[in-house]
Amino acid sequence: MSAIAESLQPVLSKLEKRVNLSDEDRRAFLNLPFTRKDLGAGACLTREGDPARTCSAVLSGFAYRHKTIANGARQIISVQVVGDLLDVENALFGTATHSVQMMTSGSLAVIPAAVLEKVMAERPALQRAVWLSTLVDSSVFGEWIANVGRRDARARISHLLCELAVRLKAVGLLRSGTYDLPMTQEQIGDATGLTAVHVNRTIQDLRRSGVISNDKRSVTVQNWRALTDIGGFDPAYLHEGTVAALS
Amino acid sequence: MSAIAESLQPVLSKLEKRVNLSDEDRRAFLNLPFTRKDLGAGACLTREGDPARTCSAVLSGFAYRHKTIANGARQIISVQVVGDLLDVENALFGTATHSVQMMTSGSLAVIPAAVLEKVMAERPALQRAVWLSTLVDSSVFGEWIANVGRRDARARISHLLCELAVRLKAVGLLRSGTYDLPMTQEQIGDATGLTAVHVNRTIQDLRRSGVISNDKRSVTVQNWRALTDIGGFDPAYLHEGTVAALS
DNA sequence: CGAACTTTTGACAAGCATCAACACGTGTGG
DNA sequence: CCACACGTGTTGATGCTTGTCAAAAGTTCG
Repeated sequence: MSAIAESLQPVLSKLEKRVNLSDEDRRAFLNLPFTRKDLGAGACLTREGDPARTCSAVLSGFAYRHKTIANGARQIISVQVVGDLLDVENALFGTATHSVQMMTSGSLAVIPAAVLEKVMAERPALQRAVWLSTLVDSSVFGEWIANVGRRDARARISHLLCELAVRLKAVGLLRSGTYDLPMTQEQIGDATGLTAVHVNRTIQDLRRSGVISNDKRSVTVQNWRALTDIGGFDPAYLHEGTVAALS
Repeated sequence: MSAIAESLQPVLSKLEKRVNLSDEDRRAFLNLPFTRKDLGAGACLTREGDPARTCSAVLSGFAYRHKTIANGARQIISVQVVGDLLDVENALFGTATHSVQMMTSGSLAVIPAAVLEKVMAERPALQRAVWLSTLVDSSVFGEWIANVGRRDARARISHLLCELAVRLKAVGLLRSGTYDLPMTQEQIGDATGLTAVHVNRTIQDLRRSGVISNDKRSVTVQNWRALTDIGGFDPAYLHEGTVAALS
């Protein structure tokens, strides 16, 4: 059911940054049968606790993963951008331990877990590539634990903004320090372990300090050095290879 | 350089809970050449930022991974027990994004990354098994983000105690609700994003409520139901298959 | 037996949450 | 096309959870 216009190429490109693949591996990956799903903002792809037998890749738009806490609070555990694989954990174990939801409207490539597993079993190099991509995910999780656990509000938000800047730059979605940030302040709070009100005040503070500016749905980094200093941001954990300074 | 008395069997057993392996896969894993390293409590195995070309497995004792924040604070991102693979991310990427340190004295099996990678490339099923184990790790990270981000002190600590109870039970280190907990209150604080002082007060509170009791280096769960309620603990994220009630 | 670490306690401060209200923009249905 | 509901951003007042600082008591180990 591969779409005509769209392909898994952006996902493959990302994988190939870290692993050398043969032409056959490439072909095998690009030939993975997938269903394209166009979703509106807020659409829920997977719900925590439900069975999950598919894995997806983001073709356009933003998605995020989150968990619901007993008291009703919500924690966003990752933000996924174009080219990111999504939900590999859920798919391989068969049960979702977190929900997956669209942050903006966009489209996903949905791949049945069985198909993915078959190809992975046949092509060790491909399996390694996807494995590494999940390890990067894991590394980002580790950084988020530290972010939420040991940084104050200014630092948490700055760190999140830095991470998104670098990741979006890697997929060409950053232009002269500006990028789309389709997160509401409530979502930023859910990602950083803060309340929307406090996020609001902290962002105002960052604006007043001249570190960033932002309108409705985008952010401009006015002073990258200051932002990374405040956030204690070191991009090593993203394992993107050589990450140059923000241009 | 395989030790005579000890082997990677506990690690393999853990892997085999989730994946079917052939005899050849088993043999290949058990024949992985490793160096046994006996370390004292507090010994540092890997330091954040250093090159890392080995991966380890815990043969005895407790280890932990942690990150250092710009302001000097520390965040523990995982606690590793017998049979856990350690540092796979560091090894595969070649640079450590977190430190690894012994929590108690104990011994590790240290495997060169190159060897591991070779065997993984040759044996897709084994690669898949190790991959899944890193995905479980990742799932635990996700839960920790939520723990630190959205739960209060009582819940955070209770959740940590629940997780350790379940994981230690899985490797036979829990006896009638009691298990070794070789963490200082400062380390518990570093794992939960709290200060040692507040950890102290919160644990006293849990003791007074009759939920747990603890002496120097061990914890006894007096009321499992209450502890899981307070912590909002659901073991699904550990992907241990059927996890029965605490016995 | 003393040094170093860990647990415990108290007083106080601060960061962030909570609650409540209002402003603003957007889309929708009457 | 306007009215209105709704989501989001903003502001203020207030309070609680947790952090900070400091010191004493208990513990471990050479």
